Amino acid sequence: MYTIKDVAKLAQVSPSTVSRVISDSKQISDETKKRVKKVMEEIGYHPNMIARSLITKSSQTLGLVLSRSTETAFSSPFFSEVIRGISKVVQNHQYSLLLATAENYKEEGKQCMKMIMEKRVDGVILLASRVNDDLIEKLLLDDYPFVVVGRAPAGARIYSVNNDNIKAGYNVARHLLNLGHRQIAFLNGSNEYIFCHDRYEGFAMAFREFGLEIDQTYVIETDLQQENAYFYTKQLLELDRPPTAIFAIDDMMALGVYRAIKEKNLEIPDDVAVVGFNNDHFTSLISPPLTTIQIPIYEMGINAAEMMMDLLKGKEVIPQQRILSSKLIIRNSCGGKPRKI
Amino acid sequence: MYTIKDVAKLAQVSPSTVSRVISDSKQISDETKKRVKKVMEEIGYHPNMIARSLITKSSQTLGLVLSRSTETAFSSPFFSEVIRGISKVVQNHQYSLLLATAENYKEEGKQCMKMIMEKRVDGVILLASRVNDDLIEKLLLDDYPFVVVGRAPAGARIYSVNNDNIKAGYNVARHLLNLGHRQIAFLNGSNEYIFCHDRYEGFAMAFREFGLEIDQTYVIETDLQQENAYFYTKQLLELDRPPTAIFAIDDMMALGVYRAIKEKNLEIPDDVAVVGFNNDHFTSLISPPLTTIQIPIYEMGINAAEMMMDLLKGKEVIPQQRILSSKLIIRNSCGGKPRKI
DNA sequence: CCATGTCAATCAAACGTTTGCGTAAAAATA
DNA sequence: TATTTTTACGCAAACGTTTGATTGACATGG
Repeated sequence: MYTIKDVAKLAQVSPSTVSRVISDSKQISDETKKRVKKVMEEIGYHPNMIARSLITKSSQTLGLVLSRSTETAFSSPFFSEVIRGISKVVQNHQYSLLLATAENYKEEGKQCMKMIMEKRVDGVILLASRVNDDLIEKLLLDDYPFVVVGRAPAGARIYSVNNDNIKAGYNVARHLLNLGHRQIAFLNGSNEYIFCHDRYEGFAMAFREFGLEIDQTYVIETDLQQENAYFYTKQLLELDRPPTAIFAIDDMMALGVYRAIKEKNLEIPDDVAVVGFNNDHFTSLISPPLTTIQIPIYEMGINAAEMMMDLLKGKEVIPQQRILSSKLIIRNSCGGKPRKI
Repeated sequence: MYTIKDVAKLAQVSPSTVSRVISDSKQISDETKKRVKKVMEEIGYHPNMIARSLITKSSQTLGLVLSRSTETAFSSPFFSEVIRGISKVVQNHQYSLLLATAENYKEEGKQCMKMIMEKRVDGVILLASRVNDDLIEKLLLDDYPFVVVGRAPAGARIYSVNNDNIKAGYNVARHLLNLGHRQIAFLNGSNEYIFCHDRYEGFAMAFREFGLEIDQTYVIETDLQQENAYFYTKQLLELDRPPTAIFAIDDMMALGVYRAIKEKNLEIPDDVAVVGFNNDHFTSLISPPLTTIQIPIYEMGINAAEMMMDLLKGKEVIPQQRILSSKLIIRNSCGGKPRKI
């Protein structure tokens, strides 16, 4: 493989000159530039990024940390979408994307720190969702550039982009309450994840606004597995006063809910209304089409990556915490008309 | 940030000794090792991978090239799953994963070559699906280690892992033919992708076996967009002799097919049978549950990554071309009993 | 003619590792 | 004790770049 020295020799200049041609320095004459570039072209020279990184102390690479296990992470379209957004920006800036993957949360934190300590990346984007993410604290301690996708503790050097989970939870609850529902189940995810908290908080807000109490027998906390949604929905439907509506923390869970309801030969929305979250691609295609929340995942990725790039370029990043709005997509899983109470 | 020299100074040894401690060389006494390690621990030293790469000429990183545009790539669960498998192995080998992303195919090839020429990666895994992938030829020319996920041209230095698309296509067709269907539509993807070819080939094989001709009015080639599936299904159903069964090239397409059928107030499977491909998570949850093909995507990722690692380690890789078997998952979208002809 | 300035290119050090070779001291052997 | 072998470590070069300092050529102005 050719090095800068080979180019130099062939073009009859010094390596430094070649380097300056690459960086398009203006202290090189156009004539020389042309000659050097021609040589590079001819032999197919590409600068060795490793060597360059060593001296510039920049790897031109961003780390991407999925702080859920890879397994569950990728099963959700969320991650795909957000990666897509991030890729787009990263690519525009001629950066690369390094994935930190691991089996579990602890391991992932380690991988992330390793990437950083080993100087493989210039900054990291955290797809964080945990309540007490000690990774964030470590990064702060090291004064290392990072931005988190998801809700992060507010703080001076914390940059984050998130969707309005509280508002969204509120909107869902209000929608159902307006339709006359009072026995509304909330099929929550694990309380390890902030977004679950937030959606519940919004949910509760709406109840307060309506002057109503939440019946805790309808609030179920489980993990984000379809199977669990199925299982608990069946349980809910066995109650003496079964819920008339079920809010699932995400669309996958809603699928489980659908299955349980249909298995009981009940009708959606007539017997039970269902709302999901995420507007996954399949939601419009199941029957009945699912009422759900659409969040701008791709845009969140874009924003996160752009914040990161600005940070690295030393630009001022404003605002530090960005919240993108979601949208309630009303389909047929809740019925059209308000039911009477 | 600490360097090997700092450690050396603190441990009162030379940098070379520290380096040898890191690589656990046996020419260093246990006593010295202990002392040096203690120092590293204390100051939180991590070797700079960039510097190491420069001299060892190995970046301990694998490149991952999605040779579809990032956009469509990530919208399919296929990529998520295969990445999951790859990650798993890569992680076990203490390697990292670098993503090559781009807006389009051309750009992606460039990105890939760039990764390589710039020495960022030791090898690449190609999520290739194109018919004439010139990227493969370039890689061969450079004698660069790569393995492709998907069908690759057979060749001496070509390593690949794929699922048995031909067999799977055959199985689907046979299933439908056995059920008595004769007007079977094939909703194919773009002919740029090999897997589309292969599935069709298997499909055709079954027809030949049954001594039947394929009616080409039922064979439609489009791209892998749900919307197109919807559109063309509607067209198919308008025909004088509409198909009694539709084989969609993947599950997403099948969703579009479902929508079109339902919109026409036809029943699945009574009026039209449907088969998908991939066994996406939602297929068991739509109504009726979709008959589809399950492919071992995760395992394909595992295999691809393991082949790559073996290649890099100089191990013999056998077999060079691996084909993992798929499975026909029979649900309710084709009806139970053979229909009379 | 000398001093000064500009331009275009080179020199050489540096980045943080690894590793072949050299060498004292210790251990083994004669 | 003298010689050889082994052990444990250090020296210095190398990897392929970047970049501040330097140089030499040439032009400009006084």
